[in-house]
This record gives sequence, C-alpha cells and structure tokens, in this order.
Amino acid sequence: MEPIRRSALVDATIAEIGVRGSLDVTVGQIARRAGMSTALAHHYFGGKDQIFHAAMRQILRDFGAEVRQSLEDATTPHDRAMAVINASFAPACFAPATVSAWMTLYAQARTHPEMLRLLRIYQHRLRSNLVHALRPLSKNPQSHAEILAALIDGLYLRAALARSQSADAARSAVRAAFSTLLEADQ
Amino acid sequence: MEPIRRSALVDATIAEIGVRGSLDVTVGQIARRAGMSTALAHHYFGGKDQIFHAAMRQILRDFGAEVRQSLEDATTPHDRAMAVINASFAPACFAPATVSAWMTLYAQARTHPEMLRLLRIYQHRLRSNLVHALRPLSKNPQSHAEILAALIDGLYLRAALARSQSADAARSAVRAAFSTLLEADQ
DNA sequence: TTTTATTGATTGACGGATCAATTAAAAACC
DNA sequence: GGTTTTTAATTGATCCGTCAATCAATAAAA
Repeated sequence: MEPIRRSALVDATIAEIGVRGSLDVTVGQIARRAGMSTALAHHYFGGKDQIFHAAMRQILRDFGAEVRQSLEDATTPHDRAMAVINASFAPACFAPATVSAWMTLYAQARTHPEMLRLLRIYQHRLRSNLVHALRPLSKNPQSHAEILAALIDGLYLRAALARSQSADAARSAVRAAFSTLLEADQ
Repeated sequence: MEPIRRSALVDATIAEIGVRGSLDVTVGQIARRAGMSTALAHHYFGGKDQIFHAAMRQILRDFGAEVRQSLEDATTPHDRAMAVINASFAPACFAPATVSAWMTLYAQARTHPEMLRLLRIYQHRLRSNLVHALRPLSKNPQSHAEILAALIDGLYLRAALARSQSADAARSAVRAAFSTLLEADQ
C-alpha cells in the first residue's frame, strides 16, 4: 500500500501545484485529490515539507528522463547539444505544474537547503551534458557550456512566464546562439 | 505622517524579506521592525498584499535608478551596453533582500497579475535599453538584445543562488558573449 | 471640537499535525 | 480449518498555533 499511496500523493501534489499556480497548497487539497484523508497523507509522509520535497524530486526525475530519451538517438556531438536544448524546451517543461514547481524551486532555494541541493543537481547535470556535447566542437567547452546553460534558463524564464516568446522561438534563439558561439570559436 | 510611515514600512518589508529569505514574512514582523503596531501597518496600507506590492515596486525603482546612473556617464554605444550589463550585476542586485524579492517575483508572477505586470515592465525595460545600445553596433539588435537579456537573467540566477559563479565571473561571461555576438555579426 | 495618529486586545479563519478509534488483512497458533 | 492475535490501513474529530484583519479606545494635534 505504502508505495501506491506515496506515488498517488506525489502526483496529486504536482497536479494541485499546477492548478493553484504556487506552493500555496494545503495538505487537505492534496489528500482529497489523491482520494484519501489528510491523516493518511501525514501518516505516509510525515509532514508537508517531505511531500513537497518528494514532488520536486519527481519533477526533476521526469526532466532527467526527458533529457536521456532525447539524447538516445543523438549520434554526433552536434546532435547531442541539440538534444539537450530541445529537451529543455519540451512541452512537458511548460506544463503549468512544472513551471510553478520550477519557480518555487528558485524561490525556496534561498531558505531550504534541500531545495538548493536539488537546484544544484539540475544545474550541474545540464552543464555536464553540455560540456560533454561541446568537447569535440569547442575550444573551451566549459565556458561555452556555462553560457548556453544560462541562456537556456533565461529564455525558459521568459517563455514560461511572460509569454513574450514561445517555446519555439526560445529554442531557435538558443540554437542560433549556439552556432554563433561555435563559429566564432574557429 | 502617512508618507513617512509608508516608506518606513516598505523599507522594513525589504529588510525582513532579506533576513527571512522569502515572502514568508508576517505583518507583525514588518511592523515591529518599522517600530509600530500591526494595526498601524494595516491602517496605512490596507492589507498585506499591498505592502508587498509597494515593496516590489520599490525594488524595481531602485534597480531602475541603478541602471540610469550607470548609463549616465556612458557615451559610446559600446559603453551603454556595458553600463546595462554592469548595473544588472551591481552589488545591490545581490543583497539578500533583493535576491529573495526577485525570486518570489518569478514565483508569484504565475498567480498574481500585478506581479506579472511588474516582471513584464522589468523585462521590457531591460530589452529596450539593450536594443538602444545595440542599434548602432548590430545588424539585428532586437534578437541580440533578446539573447543578452536572457543571458543576464540566467547568469544572475546562477550567481545569486548557486554561487557556482560569482557576480564578477557572470559579468565577464556576458561581456565575452556580447563581443562574440558582435564579431560574428560583421 | 474635529481630525489624525496610534495601539492593545480581540476575532475569525485556516491549516498542519496528532490521536484515539475502527476496520481489514495477515500471521500464528492449536 | 477455524480461532485468536498481531499488524497494517484508514479516518473523523480535535488540538494548537499562527496570522491577517478589525475595532473600540486613547492620545495628540489642528
């Protein structure tokens, strides 16, 4: 029972975050959506913080899976870089719950060490994926990866929140910057 | 009395956000720091939301002033671009209160229309400053400004939160990208 | 005397957490 | 196989703390 309930609670948490648009979600709402009582939610998770933490980890895990899948059929270094970029702007990344979770991750990183840890894991993974792809292409893959990673995050912010750019526009902007950086490198 | 108290409350709000690291700040804490009762805070602002809104506007106003001042002694287009970049990574932008406020602005933009409005104003201003500086330098200032703006936001995120980069490193990364973009343009 | 400034005390709502009690399943025993 | 005992699953009700907001009352100024 325990794994079933935990997984249901995590799903319900993500869904509820998406609907409400923030972490202003009560344990009651989560439990109701998962079809159980608040007491049971506490029973299996111990507390609200732990539920949220599990939900965040789930979201990062999903994103990791997206990247891995996207990398699977990439053969050339160039393809690998593109795969990472594409995964970062995949539709799943723009689901309301994902965007809200992402933003609150940033907001909570300042106060919640575990959240900061999760954020660091994401950033490290993104950079190392990019470095790996860029190594055969660039003279200083480290700094180019750093720039591309920041560009991805910055464009995602704009695309996800302000709608001044769509996901597609953001994607092609990163691609363009990517080409420019590499050409200037030669 | 009213303007004095309002300003004191706004200052106290920003300070308290900095100390707590988030918007999880009570009216009581703010009022105490400002040296008055909660009742008075409500009396002059009406409600908590309005206090926060005023604090956010103050932070954006301060940032605007920073940019303007930095632009003042910039004569060439190149200097203007640098001024905008430098202002975005000025020490004031890394004050704990500023970082926290900025992150919560992103987080709240999804649910609070006024916050989204403030964010749009910031983004629009940053882009238009950059476009203005880039027009004489670049063949397509619009898209270059878009990229630089996103790069600034992305590097700021990393420098402010993850400490994987310092402000100086972020600044020089933007500068380097700026040069690269322009060179490739020719 | 009217208006402004100010507060202590209170209200009312909300929400996280806990607990005792209930049901159901499983295990152990004879 | 049936009976008892133990363990797990589940919840309604409740407690406790917090906090935004209100209000009536007081002091001060105009």
